Amino acid sequence: MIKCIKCHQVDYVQKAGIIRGKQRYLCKSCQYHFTIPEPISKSRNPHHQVTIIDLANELGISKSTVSRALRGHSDIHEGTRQMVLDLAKQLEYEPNPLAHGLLKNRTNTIGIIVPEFRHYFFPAFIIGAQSVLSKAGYNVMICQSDECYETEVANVKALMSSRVDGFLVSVTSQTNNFDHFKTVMRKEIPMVFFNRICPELETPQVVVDDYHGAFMAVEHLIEQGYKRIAHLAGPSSLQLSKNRKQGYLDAIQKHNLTIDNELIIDFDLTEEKARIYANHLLSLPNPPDAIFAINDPTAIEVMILAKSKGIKIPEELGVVGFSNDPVSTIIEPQLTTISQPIGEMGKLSASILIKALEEKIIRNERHQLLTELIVRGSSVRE
Amino acid sequence: MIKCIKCHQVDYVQKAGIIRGKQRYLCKSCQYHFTIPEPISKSRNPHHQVTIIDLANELGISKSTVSRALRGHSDIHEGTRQMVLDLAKQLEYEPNPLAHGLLKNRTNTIGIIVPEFRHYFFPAFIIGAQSVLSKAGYNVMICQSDECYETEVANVKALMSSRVDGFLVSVTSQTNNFDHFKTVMRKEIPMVFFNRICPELETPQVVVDDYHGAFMAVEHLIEQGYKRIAHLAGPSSLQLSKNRKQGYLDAIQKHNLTIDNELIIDFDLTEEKARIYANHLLSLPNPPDAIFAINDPTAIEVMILAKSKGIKIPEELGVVGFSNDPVSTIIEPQLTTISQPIGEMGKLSASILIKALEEKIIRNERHQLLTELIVRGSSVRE
DNA sequence: ATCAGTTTTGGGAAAGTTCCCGATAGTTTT
DNA sequence: AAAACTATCGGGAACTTTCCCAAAACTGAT
Repeated sequence: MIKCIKCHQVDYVQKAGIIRGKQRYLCKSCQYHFTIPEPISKSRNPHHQVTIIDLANELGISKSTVSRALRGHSDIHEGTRQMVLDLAKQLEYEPNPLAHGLLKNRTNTIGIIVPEFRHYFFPAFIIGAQSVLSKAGYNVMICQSDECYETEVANVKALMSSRVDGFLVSVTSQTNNFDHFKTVMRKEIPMVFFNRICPELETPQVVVDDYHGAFMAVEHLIEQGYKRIAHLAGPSSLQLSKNRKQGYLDAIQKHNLTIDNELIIDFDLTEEKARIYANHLLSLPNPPDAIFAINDPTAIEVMILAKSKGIKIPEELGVVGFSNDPVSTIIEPQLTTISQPIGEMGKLSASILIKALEEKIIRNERHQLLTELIVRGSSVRE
Repeated sequence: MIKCIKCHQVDYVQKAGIIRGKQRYLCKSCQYHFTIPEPISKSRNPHHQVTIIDLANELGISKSTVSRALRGHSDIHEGTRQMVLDLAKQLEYEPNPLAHGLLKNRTNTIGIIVPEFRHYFFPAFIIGAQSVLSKAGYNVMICQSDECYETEVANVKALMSSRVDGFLVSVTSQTNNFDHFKTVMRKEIPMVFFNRICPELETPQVVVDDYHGAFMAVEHLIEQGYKRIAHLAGPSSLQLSKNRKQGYLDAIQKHNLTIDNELIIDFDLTEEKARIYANHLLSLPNPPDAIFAINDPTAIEVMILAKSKGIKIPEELGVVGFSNDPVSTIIEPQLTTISQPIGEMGKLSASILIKALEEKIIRNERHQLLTELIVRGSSVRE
């Protein structure tokens, strides 16, 4: 007596042809087609992952049918589909992404290249991007360039040889040559630049309104009565440095203060250089009474140094940063800063990339998100 | 007249047989074998990556020979090897990792699962691990479980279906059931647990001496004259919580102070709960005069709260954290903490995993690195 | 039962690589 | 010159999946 493997009833099962040398049955009660499964896991090699061929052999059907059943293809008998799906579940079948990728020439993996992820910005960005990407079935590979051009080139090469389907990139402060990205573009692999973009490359870009953020920051300082405002700026290779500096300059000019080039220092965004130049500024014969720093880590360095020198913040020195890093609320006084929607940037960048990947059309749009001034203790004097 | 494609001389080139229908030449000057390469990139599809078959056709040899030449296999003519290597370079051949992986059943990818990476610890660990892994030719896929058990299970599933070769895992504070990891072990995929380990699983573990670190921290507070020392502890599901708490208890007992269970609070390591319980402790009728927090973010929350209540640190409240997060030097007063060699943990975990992967023997050793007490302002009263 | 028409299935090639085994060519020995 | 040997190379299977095309099975209608 044959028992239906689905409803477990015995009385309704009848033979329904022979398939691949195996007797096939149909349960008239639940309308379920099946063959008697082989006793499974007969000393199975644990390293052998179940394949569609295993499923096919087990069920006495062809691998094409199994493939179609799993893929939900249309012209497949409903009973067969169920049979395959059930066995797949039972044997914990997982499709082999390698075989699929080899055939489709895709890896479903996105490469992300960032200068670092010790501070708040890039991890927060990655979290945002990853949430969108993994929902769309993409995996993520993260590389740090360590603010080093050569490492960035190596990262691109490594991710290319891993055959990632697309890139999310924020360049190093050293990157002046973009040949490594041009290689990527030649192979028509979609790339989205964010935060630190690449102006000469025709790719989608996701940035914030750096100019306006910087302008707000400096105007705020001026309104608080600061007159000699310095700017610790990023390297001119980065578009965002240029934009923030322009915002700084325009705010100063708008309010008829004088621009003193001695108070504007470009540096490479490392913490030690931040410390050195902050020290330089505060030791000037005619030191600034406020500093607008290109980012929060730099502003924090300024504050720590000023406090160690006994300079009172905000009375003797106003400080404003950029990006609203959580440490800005831990330092005392709390740091006034420009907040940017980092998580949103990540999500937006990811969805632009996905669209480029799936619709094969890349619109080289520049997306600019809004910044906001957050006033805290480091810049407010009564 | 044929020109040698290597030394570019004309006079020394002679015919050297016909291979695959193509004339082959030998330059008597530089001893270089070659065929005249086809004119390359005749309207090549940019999506078509160069394969060994392309190289073989171009050179008029078989793909087996190309494969062996590239792999540095022994029984291959030196001239042929050079020829293949040169063309591969010229055409920017990159081996297809998908095809290789499909054949070898390996992806050369390691999955890392961490509860979060907003704070310092996990990014720093990942940086250390990645440096070793990428040097050994492995890629890395990072997943955040967000301190959520279900997400952790989903992460394991996702990484398994991506066919990662190995795992580096630090579990969530909720993880009490380890079935998802047992699935991994059943398939004999190597796993190394770090920091937040899994005591009931037979895998290599990399931890620090949590007990001794906590003991040092609390003994230091006692030596500074604090008498009513509270402990904001982690959930008892985590081994490290238990170890640190035991260190706390033993230090108190050693110095003949009384243990007050009112002063010991387990929580889930979220920041909001940290704030709530810190507030609870500081509002007790008989409040503690010091708090040893399970980690630095918690200690920071304590300090911020205490400062907002006007409680003087370290005079009225001593605070010690654990892990030497960089913020601990930014807050004022600076936070006394226990430092652990995070980068080393990452490197060690990675190299244990690589060894397991390459030597196929997994030694389930427990590696315990040393901690160090770093005394700063938050716990020192004159 | 036969036919056409539809539904469902199987066979086999393709993707890029590695590796075993057998086949050449070339060299040395008798 | 024949035999034995080595150095070098080619052929083809295997890994897993998808998809096209052809083949089989089924459905009704005659």
